[in-house]
Amino acid sequence: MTQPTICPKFEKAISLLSQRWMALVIYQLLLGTQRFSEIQSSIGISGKVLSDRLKELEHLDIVKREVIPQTPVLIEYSLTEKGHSMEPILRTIENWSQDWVNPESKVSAD
Amino acid sequence: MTQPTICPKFEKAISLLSQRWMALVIYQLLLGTQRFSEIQSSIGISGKVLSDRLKELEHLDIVKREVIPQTPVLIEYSLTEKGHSMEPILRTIENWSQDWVNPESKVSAD
DNA sequence: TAAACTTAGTTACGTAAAGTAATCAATTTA
DNA sequence: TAAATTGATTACTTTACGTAACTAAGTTTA
Repeated sequence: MTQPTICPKFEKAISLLSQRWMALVIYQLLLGTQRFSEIQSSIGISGKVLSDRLKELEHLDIVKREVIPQTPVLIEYSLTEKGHSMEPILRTIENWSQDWVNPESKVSAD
Repeated sequence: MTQPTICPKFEKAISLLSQRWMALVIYQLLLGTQRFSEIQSSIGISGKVLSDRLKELEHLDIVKREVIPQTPVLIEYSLTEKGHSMEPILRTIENWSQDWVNPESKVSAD
């Protein structure tokens, strides 16, 4: 028994990044400030889930939400300092994928 | 429109790591060869999902499965070269989590 | 011989998360 | 007044996950 007990901070980071679309939303915002519909069309996420994810990212101080009172109202999303601090994670995954991922075969087992 | 189109290899890596428990299973195997029940108790995953994840990881050549014909039969799981090549990803997440994650607050929004 | 134990894995069933599409609210334009 | 636009929500369906009981094969115990 005596399982090594995984670090709670690490476990929390993993549970964040394991949520579907989470990493892609952050990755997309690394390109700069974007609006709701831009993120939506660039990664193909549904409005419902994007709304959920952005709320959680805002809550975690990873994403900043700014209302631009124009015609019609615009809402701009951008990364906070904490959000930008995640760039190495995304880059490491990006680099690994270039070396090791075969885009042909399926991810799921047959 | 003309969305930037995310790299398929990157997208596939993300969809792999976005599956629940996937990263933790690999992280656990970075410690060395382990048996089914060891992985299960160390990260608290159900037998059903662990079975699914190990099958997929084996299919993707990230995990190697070895049958030890003993009494009762033992099955050892270990990382392949491709599996070990993912270590930097896990370490980067680990490092980030130490600097930025507050283990007190919830991951999900209230 | 038969019951009980061990390890790896599966099956059935219930719950939770995600996808789809229609709709809403606010504002401007035709 | 009606249409269009942007961000967001609601109702409903589908998929993923969790729980717990169970199977299979061999071994020890009674």
